[in-house]
Amino acid sequence: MTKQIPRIIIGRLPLYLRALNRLKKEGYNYASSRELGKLLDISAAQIRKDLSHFGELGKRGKGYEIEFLVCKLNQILNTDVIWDMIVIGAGDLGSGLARYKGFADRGFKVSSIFDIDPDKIGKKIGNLIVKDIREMCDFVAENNIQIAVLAIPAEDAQHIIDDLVEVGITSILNYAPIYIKTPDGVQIEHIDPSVHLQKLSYFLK
Amino acid sequence: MTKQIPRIIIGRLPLYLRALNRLKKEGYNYASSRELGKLLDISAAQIRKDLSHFGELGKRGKGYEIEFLVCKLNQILNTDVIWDMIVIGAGDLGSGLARYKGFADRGFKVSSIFDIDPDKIGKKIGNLIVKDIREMCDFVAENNIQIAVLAIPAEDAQHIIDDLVEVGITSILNYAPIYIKTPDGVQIEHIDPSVHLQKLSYFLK
DNA sequence: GTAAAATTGTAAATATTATCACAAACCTCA
DNA sequence: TGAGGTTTGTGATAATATTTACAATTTTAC
Repeated sequence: MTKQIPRIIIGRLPLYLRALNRLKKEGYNYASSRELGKLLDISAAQIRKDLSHFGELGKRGKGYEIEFLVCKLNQILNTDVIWDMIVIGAGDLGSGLARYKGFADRGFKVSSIFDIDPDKIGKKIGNLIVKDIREMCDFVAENNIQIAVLAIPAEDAQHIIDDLVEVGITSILNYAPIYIKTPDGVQIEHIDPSVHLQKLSYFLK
Repeated sequence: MTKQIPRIIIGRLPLYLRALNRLKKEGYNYASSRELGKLLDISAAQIRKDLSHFGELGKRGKGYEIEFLVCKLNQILNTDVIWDMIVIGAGDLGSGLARYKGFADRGFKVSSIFDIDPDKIGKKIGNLIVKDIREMCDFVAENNIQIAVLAIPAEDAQHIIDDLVEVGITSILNYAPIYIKTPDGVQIEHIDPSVHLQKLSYFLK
């Protein structure tokens, strides 16, 4: 690659992809940056500039061919294949994620779920059986899993991640309400609903 | 307020607050911007600059008094009170949110949950009973609810939001994988795990 | 009490991100 | 075929955000 693409741009690509897939399902074949922008509250210029980092993907006078751009964005985001993930933690959140239908057409699949609680181990969740967390590292290594989703209490998160990184995990979606240190090259995204809510409550009253 | 605080700064305050509460629980009384920064992978200067927007909150030579700063941040974020929220959608995600223990000490409380599915209405989730979505608007109006959490399919999200805004909702945490238009003054935050995962998968392979 | 060490708050400099504006290319339709 | 309307791709410009650097202040150690 000639130049590193800023992370903030990468962060918008999934939004473009999501909107394009919606338009495709509604029967559209082309989308202009203006239409797309209106749908996402993002300026048309921004969308064009973002996409221009990956080549000349549009057609002047016409817009972007949806089918083609969806393909291209999937290639860029590496979601033209299905990635196996593991979920750690079989509480409400972990179970919900394991059963979630929305991953399949976005490039992901929960291939196993682990917990430390003997009461949960062996239970069936969707079409998965909760495995003992002691099997986690072997499973990751043997199946070349690269993505882990963390749905466990904050206090356990750091040492679980340390173990996971050791055996090959390079991408983490962290639901534990805590910042986690990872070595260079390991990517992590955080989801904490309370953090989002506090961003909202700032504007209240 | 003399000047509008940028949203990006507001977005970091909950992270500071979360880290400070952790340090407090661990028995610390003071935290310097350097320590805090190390804990969050944010530069010390950035933390100082962010906080300086709200007055001189630190002590030179010593750092920030945790107790005081926690108080102050809660005031700023309006989480020195508990906000009642409603959850829309009693599927896996909605149920999980209704049972989630982590809201209480962050300033929020799920006060009711609604669904459209007759099989779910009347069911008990935690200490809540799932209500008919037709009661939603009246409930919001009568109880002056300002925050709604959306855990329903993408295709229903926009019209539910339109209804909610009509009766007084001003803050929305949206789990539906779709961008939703809201009038000025209504704040919205989006959580879509697939979007986060795609940000991660960009770096894979 | 004093000197050295630590830490804040902030002005200035730098870096990053977003918008503007328009030529070039393409489409539409008579 | 050609004129008028669209839309992209992209330099130039503007706006935002982050880092640097350091004076001012306080703490700590002796």
